[in-house]
Amino acid sequence: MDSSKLGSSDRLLLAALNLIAAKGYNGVTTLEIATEAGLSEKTLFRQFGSKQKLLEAAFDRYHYAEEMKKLFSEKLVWDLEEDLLLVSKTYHEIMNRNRKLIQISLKEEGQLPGFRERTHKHPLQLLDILTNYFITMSEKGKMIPTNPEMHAFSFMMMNFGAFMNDLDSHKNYATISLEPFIQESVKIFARALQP
Amino acid sequence: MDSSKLGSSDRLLLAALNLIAAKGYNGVTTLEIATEAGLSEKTLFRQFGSKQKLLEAAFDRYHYAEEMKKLFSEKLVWDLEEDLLLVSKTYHEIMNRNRKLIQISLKEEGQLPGFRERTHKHPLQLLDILTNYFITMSEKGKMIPTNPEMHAFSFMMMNFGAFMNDLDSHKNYATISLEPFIQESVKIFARALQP
DNA sequence: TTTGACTGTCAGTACTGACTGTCATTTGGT
DNA sequence: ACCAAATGACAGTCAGTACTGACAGTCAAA
Repeated sequence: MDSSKLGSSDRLLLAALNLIAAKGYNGVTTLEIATEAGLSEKTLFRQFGSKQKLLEAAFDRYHYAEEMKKLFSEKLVWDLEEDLLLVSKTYHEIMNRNRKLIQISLKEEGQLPGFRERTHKHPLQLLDILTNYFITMSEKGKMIPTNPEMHAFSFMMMNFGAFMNDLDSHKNYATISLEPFIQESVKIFARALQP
Repeated sequence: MDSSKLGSSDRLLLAALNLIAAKGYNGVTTLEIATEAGLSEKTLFRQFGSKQKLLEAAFDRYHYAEEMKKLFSEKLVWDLEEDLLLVSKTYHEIMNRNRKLIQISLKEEGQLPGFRERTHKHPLQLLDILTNYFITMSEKGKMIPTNPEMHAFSFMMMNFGAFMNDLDSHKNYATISLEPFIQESVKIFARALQP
């Protein structure tokens, strides 16, 4: 979290992201944000005009948005366990990259409309990819053919749940860490879905 | 949400719960809450003294807290699929009953400490029960014996994810509803964990 | 040296929101 | 009808907070 050698506006954006994720939009003052960034409140307003625009700028700047469809069509090897592992890891990578943004969009949904959509666009895309993957796999006879959408949904929900549970720094179920969970949970689905 | 024939304090508690769940503690004014309850702001303060105490009272009043260990020891029939179905349904029942409370504890964690713990106490208890159930089941030879904790955790995370996804009124993945998900997801685990 | 971009300080404005006090009014029980 | 408790209407206090304006300092480029 050291932003000592960043430009002023980046320091402000980062400070805003961290503080708003922790205490909510209404729970943080512009003075607090500026102080955290090591700058004066005045500078904040000079750069961004308003508190709202500051948050929006932070979202725009730090929202990780990347197409991944092509990536997947190349990486999939049509082995159920291996591919599920790839999907799971990719999912957690995306979610972790956008961790703060997701925290904010959870707390502030209803007040800052549109934020939730943006943080969930890519996971949604992954669900789509996975469903189609399941359909193709069952056509190849490498998987049971029933309910591919629901199987994909269940898999994604499991990973979503694990991520959410982890969001506030591992408070609940502290004994279990992410890596072994990914490994084992993938095995469960690979075993259940094999023909 | 019609609270027309309730007492004043109950109307206030319900209004507070609904509004705070929707807009966050700092996003709602005492005037708003009182108006929503059809009462004057003055009455709110006469009854509860402060905004904080109002929220705490709402938590105490509406937090569904019930022991369930005995319940389970009676209801389990030692058939994997049937019992997983019971656990899953119980989980969603508890979570839905406390839906608003959970929404609040998510948004306000970090500001209102202790709330999160209370909403997660019972789900945590369920994880414990399920782990022990898996251990016993594998001793009976009705289940694969590896990693019972992780299997239980994966199952709970899947349900937690589905619930979280549903929290803001079915916005994402709108085509999928809860009941079929429960049925199918239970089948997945039953299939994966059978010996 | 001069200029311009950037930042800080400080005082101040406009508004919001939690909370109080006072007094009139309503309501429910006897 | 009468009383007491609950409620409302209204004005007001006080602290906080987003945001502005005026002015001054720093520093690098021209």
